[in-house]
Amino acid sequence: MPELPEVETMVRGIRPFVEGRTIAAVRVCGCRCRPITLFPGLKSMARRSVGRHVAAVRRIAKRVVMELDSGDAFVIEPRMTGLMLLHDPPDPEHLRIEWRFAGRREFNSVWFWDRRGLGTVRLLTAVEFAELSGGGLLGPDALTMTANDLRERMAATRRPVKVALLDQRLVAGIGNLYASEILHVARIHPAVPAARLTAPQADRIHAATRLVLEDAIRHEGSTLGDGTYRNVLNQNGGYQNSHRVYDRADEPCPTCRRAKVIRIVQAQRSTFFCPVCQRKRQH
DNA sequence: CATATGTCCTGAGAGC
DNA sequence: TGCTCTCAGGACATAT
Repeated sequence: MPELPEVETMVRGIRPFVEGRTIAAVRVCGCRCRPITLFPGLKSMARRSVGRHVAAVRRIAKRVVMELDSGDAFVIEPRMTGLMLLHDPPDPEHLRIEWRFAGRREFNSVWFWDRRGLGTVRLLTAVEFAELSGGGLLGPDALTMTANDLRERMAATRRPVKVALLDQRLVAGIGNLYASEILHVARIHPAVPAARLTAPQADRIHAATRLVLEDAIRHEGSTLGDGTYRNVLNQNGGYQNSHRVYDRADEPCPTCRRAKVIRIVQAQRSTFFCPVCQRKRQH
């Protein structure tokens, strides 16, 4: 499930082969699948982008953005199972969109591949794009937010801190996997109401967020048991081997080695934590 | 307004 | 063996 580290890995992976290139074609590919959500339709997408240069490739929260010299921007949301690929898809039938570039280099296309098809590809105008990135729909980026950002955001909701960390309007980029990892490093119980966090506790979450996300980026993200996430060369990420608690119910806590990691459900999502290291009341 | 739940989708695994 | 059922969760829509 692509969260900030996986999407950052996609961006860094395609950037050297996409930035500065001229778009020669955009087409729908794959076969038996229901078409994924495209906005606007493929025709106007192609009309507005073919012949344009890709001015920049960057990440906004959990989205990949390819900005064109016209000011329009492709915004790709991988959601659960989407990937950006330079070649060699996990399977050919779930390829969804291909961007082909003019000229001949090592890679001349980039693909969006998506097994479940929940992802979206949109071509936004400069105005629409500005609304997305600065319209209050997304909180500060989890990788660059300040400690004060996080304290203020957490103070604004009574929801459990784990659930609050998943709200992209509060903090952008954290998903279900990294929320558990971050809270374990920060030694915070996931059910604590966010507004009840003390300032030092919120600061621990801030520091843990940076630590965990940067480490996960270094390892090129997490490839879970279902093998869905792959980097742009269709290789596994490596951070799953460093997971402390996620999907490790009944295994010993890597910190205290005494308690077993337990799994609870919050807002219909799995949360993993150590009941000893992440006690609600600390002494 | 804040919070909670339902929906989309496919493949893996369980159970009979 | 082969069927049906449940589960996984990011973001958005709808309900309370």
